[in-house]
Amino acid sequence: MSSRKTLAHNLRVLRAARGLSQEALADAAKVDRTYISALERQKYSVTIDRLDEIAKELGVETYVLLMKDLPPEALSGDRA
Amino acid sequence: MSSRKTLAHNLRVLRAARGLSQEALADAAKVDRTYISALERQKYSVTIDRLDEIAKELGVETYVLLMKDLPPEALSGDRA
DNA sequence: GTGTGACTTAAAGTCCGTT
DNA sequence: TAACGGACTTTAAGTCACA
Repeated sequence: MSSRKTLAHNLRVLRAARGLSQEALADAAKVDRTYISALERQKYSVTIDRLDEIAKELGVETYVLLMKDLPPEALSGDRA
Repeated sequence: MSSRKTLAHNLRVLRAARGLSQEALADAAKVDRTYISALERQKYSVTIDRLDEIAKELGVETYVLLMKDLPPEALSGDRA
């Protein structure tokens, strides 16, 4: 399982869990709307600097975005 | 704490735990010898494709490289 | 609200060296 | 063995128009 694929999946799941559109997340993370779309389609290999920004907006630690099995507290949105 | 900094630290710790030089790890992960050095000095924002390759050679899951507190089994080299 | 192609420019990543 | 620089190539970053 590549990290591109894991990330794509987790972005979709976490975004849905928070009721955010690609556009809403993009705005919050200060990136283009089509960029989030590209990541969810595994278009390229994101850098950890971008991951940090996106993770922050989703309220999770950066490494969580690369976990195959998301911890329940990530889904619920708890930042503990 | 940025992921660059966390990664730099973890690379040094895991490399030492396995007795690998920067060059040996670079060769195994099929990246340039100067690149591992650069990552440990936080010069670049690594992409997740490279992280996957490096993690594989260190015997850990990719996300572990971005954890502030490495799990003990990562240090011991267990791939469980 | 999302997928996609075309495009430009910033940065990742390589390869040569020296200290 | 590792830090570091310079020149180079490849790819991510970022934006747009349109479906």
